Formats: sequence, C-alpha cells, structure tokens
Amino acid sequence: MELRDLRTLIGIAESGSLSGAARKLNLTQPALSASLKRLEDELKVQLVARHSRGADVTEEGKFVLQKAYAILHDVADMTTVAQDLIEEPIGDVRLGLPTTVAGGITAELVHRLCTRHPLVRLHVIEAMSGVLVEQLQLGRLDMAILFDIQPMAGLRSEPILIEEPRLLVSGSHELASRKQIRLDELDQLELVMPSQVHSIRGLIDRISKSEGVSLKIIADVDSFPGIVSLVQKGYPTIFPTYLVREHIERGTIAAIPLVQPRIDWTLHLATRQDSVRPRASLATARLLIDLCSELVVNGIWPGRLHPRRAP
Amino acid sequence: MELRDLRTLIGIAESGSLSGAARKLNLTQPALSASLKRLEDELKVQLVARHSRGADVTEEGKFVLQKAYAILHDVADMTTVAQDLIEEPIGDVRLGLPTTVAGGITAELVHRLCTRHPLVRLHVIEAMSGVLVEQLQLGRLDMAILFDIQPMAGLRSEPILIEEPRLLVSGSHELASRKQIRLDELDQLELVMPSQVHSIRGLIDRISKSEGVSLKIIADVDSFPGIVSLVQKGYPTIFPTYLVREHIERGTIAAIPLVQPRIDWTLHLATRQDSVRPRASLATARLLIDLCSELVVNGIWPGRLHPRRAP
DNA sequence: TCTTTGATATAAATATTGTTTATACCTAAC
DNA sequence: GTTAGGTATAAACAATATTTATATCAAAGA
Repeated sequence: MELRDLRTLIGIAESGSLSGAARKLNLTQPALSASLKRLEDELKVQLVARHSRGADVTEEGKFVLQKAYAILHDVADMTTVAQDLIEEPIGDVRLGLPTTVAGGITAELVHRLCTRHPLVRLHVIEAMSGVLVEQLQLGRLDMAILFDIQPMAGLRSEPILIEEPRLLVSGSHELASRKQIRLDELDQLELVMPSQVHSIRGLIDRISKSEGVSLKIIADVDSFPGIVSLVQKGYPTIFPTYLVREHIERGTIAAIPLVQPRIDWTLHLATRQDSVRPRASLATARLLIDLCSELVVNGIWPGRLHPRRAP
Repeated sequence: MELRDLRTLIGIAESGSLSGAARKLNLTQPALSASLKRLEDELKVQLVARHSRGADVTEEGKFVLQKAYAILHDVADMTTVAQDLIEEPIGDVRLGLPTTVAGGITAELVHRLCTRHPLVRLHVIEAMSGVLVEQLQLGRLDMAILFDIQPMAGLRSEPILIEEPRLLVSGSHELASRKQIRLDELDQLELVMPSQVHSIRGLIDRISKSEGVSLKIIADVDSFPGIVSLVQKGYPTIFPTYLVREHIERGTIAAIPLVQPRIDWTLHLATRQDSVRPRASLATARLLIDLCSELVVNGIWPGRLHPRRAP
C-alpha cells in the first residue's frame, strides 16, 4: 500500500466524485479510478459506491477513510518534525539531572548553550532519578540523565558513561591509604548512605545481599553536603566521586576503589520523543553529551565512556 | 512522500546497513540507496550516516524514524480494520438508546440481530441522551441514538429520522378533538414534562422562550409510565408519540400536532470510530437504521425519514 | 421520448519512476 | 597489501502509474 492511494480516497470523500478528486489532485479521472481500484483490491473491500452522479464512500470506506486521515496527519507531522530539525534551535528545554550530576555540569552546560544556541532557554531540575523518570513520563521534563533505565514508550535513551562509585573515607581514616578494598571488608564500618529512594542505595543493597555481606548503615542521609560532612567526621560512604573531587585533591577525603565485586552503573540520557518541535531538545542533548564525554575523557569526571560512545 | 521510503528507513534502522535492509526488503542495495536519498531530499535532513561498515540513523533520523513507525503502525491498523469489515460480524456491541426509542425497537432489533448475525451479542443500555453522549465518549458504548448531536472527535454520526412531538392529552380532555394547536394556546394548560436533563425539555424551553410563551409546567416527571398516567389524569405533555401509540389507538390519549412554530428534532445514530474490529458495530448499525426506516415508512413510528436517507 | 450532461470504466499508448546491473570507491580487519 | 563488506553512481531495464481515447451509464431537460 502507498500513500498515493490514501490521498485518492480522501480526495474522493471530500469532493464526492472521482472526477472532482482528479481535478483537485491534478490527475486525470482514469488515474483516480485506477488508484481507487488498487486500494480496494488490496483491502478487499468496496470503499466507494460509484453511480452516475458521482461517488459516495461506503460505510466500510468510512472506517478506512478515518484511518487514512490519521495516517496522512502523521505524515504531515513528520515533515513538520523534519523541518524543525533543520532550523535554528529555539524554545524551552526542561532538563532533569540527578543530584550527583547536576552540581558538576549545570554551570558549564548553561554557558555553552547560551553561546551556541542563544534562542534556547534551559530549565534545569535537580531531583532523584526516580522522580525524574516520573516527571519525564508526565511530560514535565523533555529529557533527563538517569541510571540504568529500562525502555519506555515515548522515550528514547542513550548510554553516556559508566561511573564507578568508591568508598569515601575521611583523609585521616585508617583505610585512607588503601589502594583498593573488597565489599566484604566493609562490614566492620559504620556507613552513612542515601535512603533507598536513591538508585545508588538500591544498587548497593542488591549487591551486598547477593554477595552475602551485611553492611552496617547507621544513618540514611538524603543530603549531599550532609554526607560529605559525615564522611569527614569519620563515617564512610559509597558514592560517586565527581562531586567530591576537590576534597580528594586536598586530601580531606580519600576515594578507594571497590573490587570483588566491581560496582558500576551506566548513566543514560533519556529524551521524550513525542515533541513536534524537537530541535531545541536535540541541540541541548548534543551539547550535554559532548560536555559529559569531554569531562570523562579529560579525567575530570571519574568514569569511562560507554562503549557505544567511544569505540 | 510514499510509504515505500519510510519502510526503507525502518529497514535500515533495524538492520544497521543499506545492504542488510536491501536483503530484508527483497531489493538491491542501489534501490535502497536511492529510496533513502529520495526521503532525505524531500525532508531536507540527513537521516542516516553512511560509513564503510554500514549505516547509522542520525539523531535527526531517529525523530523521523519514530514517526515512520507510528505511520506504518496505523497502516497495519487500517488493513486490520478492512479485514475485519469483510468477515462475519462477531463480538459484543453496546448500544445506547433514549427511553422514548428503546421501548419501541429493542425487541425487534434483538430478534433481527440474532437471526442475521448470530455471533453478535447486543447490549442495550437505556438512558437519557445526555448520559449516552458521555458514555459514548468514555468508550462504554459503541453507538447510540442521540438527538441533535454536534460533531465530536472519534464519533461519526448519521441522521436517521425527524420526529415531531405532539401535545398529548387524555381522550376526555376538552382539546382532544382538536386537529392542531398553536404553542401560545398552551399557556392555559397545566403541563407535566420531563426535567431539563432530557433534551426534549431543553428544546421546548428554548422554543417557548424564543416565542415569548410561558408554559405552566406543574411537575417535572422523569418517568415514562408516570407521564402517561398523568396525561390520562388530565395533565397534558409534549412528547413523541411512538410509545403511546396503543393509547392513541384506543382513544385514551389524543396526540395533537403542534403548529406555529412547528417543533421537530432529528434522531442521529452516533458511532465510535476508533475500533479496530468494527464489523459487529457496522452490522448492528445497519440493522438498526433499516429497522427504524421501516417503522417510519410503514407509519408505525410517527415521523419522517431524514432527507439524506430518503432522496 | 430523445438528447444532453456529467459521471465512471476500460484499453492501449505513453511517460514516469523505481529497480537492477555493473562498476568504482572507501575503510576496517586480516 | 589484500580482502571483505560496505556505499555511491550511471546507464540500462522493468514495472507501474498516468494519459489519451473511447465506451457506457443514469439522471435531467427539451
């Protein structure tokens, strides 16, 4: 089946005759006749009742007609999308970032976006991964960085990079000089962690359970500065290192790689796909991914590029 | 634009190369290449990045691809609908009927449907017109007979017949022998009527207001048998005559045509259009319309066919 | 009633368009 | 370097949609 014949059907429905449709579509009447016949033969339904004063769409035809309109409407949508994609990006973009990511990239991203795409206005919403997924689905966000996302209708997601969280201890902690540490060694420590609504906590809980290690978590702290100060006071945590980079450089916090098992997760950029004017989203996504890749390649953001991004 | 090229794009996306898509679509690689070029030229966007190891859909291409899937999905839907239309009708049909219609046609409709389309199960829901519209929109009904409907998304409606309500008085009433009556003569009478949620009452109210006639309605009665017994006790009403046919023949109720202004309304059959398997609905709709037309033509149902049904 | 008008159907010729064939070229992998 | 697997391009070819020309039909009007 081809769109040509659907356009024919619509033309006939709207003009009430094959000849009328032919005039409207700049074709001859036999061409219309043949086109309609093609469609009817393919669907094996009589769509149009021809008579000497014109032609009427049959009851059956009206059902098919309805679908034909929907299809051609979507086709028009598609060309609109394509048009939009080649024009200068403009409009609002609502970007959701998890706490552990937002602090490190927001400023630079906003700066680059202003420079490269001055007509795009960026709204950054910082929240937990779970909240971001919800907001995305509700349409309140255009895109978000998420952890280990599963495919969802209307969303397209792309892996960006793989992060390895580390054991963070204060610089004066007895473990501070360790080059690596096994998960089962942690059962002696009094840890602080974010609560289970954070995906990192969920991951740690799952892994420690499957490894048969019981961690002593003495407090759930859903505050990044709170966790940092607790680490410095002697309560270790397992956390991505990006945001504590300065502390590590100053030596006030040590970040010890975890081995056996190795723990990592993938950061994805998930984007809503239903927009009819997606160019602003697309431009932002590109800058965002470029920025993240750059930070990782330059070693500023500890982690490695996802294989699909750096082959 | 034609579907051929959209299929090409999807094939390339799914196989990761032009040659792969060509194999899958039973075409040669240059044909695919040309098809893709056509699409890209038309949309003026590069959809696929070609390289020596295959081809990747670009970011822009993914937006277009998404729409392409939607379109071809709808095309598949359309063929399903068409298939359904030529097979033996089967399934459940939920039909909504206003009170003044249900009593007169339900039995015969069920009987005919059982005979002609034994695989179709009919559910008749009797309710007020306003309720029926709601239920239709909510998807709880497949079709309904409604009064003076306005076009709505997802519904197709077709006029069936025009009813003229009459003044019903008891056989012994002083007006019982009148051949016709003007609306302004009714201001002396003590009337009963259905409440304003019924469309007949809304119509009467609008007309009497615009004609400057104030009717004395002494009770709102939302019960058909209630109204009939009140008429017999001496309180006239304005009502369709179909359901009181027997009373009229026995002379216990007289039905007096209203003139100046003439009052009428059109009964429509409204059908949901979003079903993927509409043949049962369609078959039922046809029987229903045939039945109504028959009753009108034979004079059993007072009214006249809509001009579009009886040219 | 006969003619005219405006519609559709059909067949053959034509034009367009998509497809294949043949070839060149590119790049990653061996 | 050679090979394998990919894409691009041009010309020949095939398929198919379109036009032209004609036949047919039904309703409206003389």
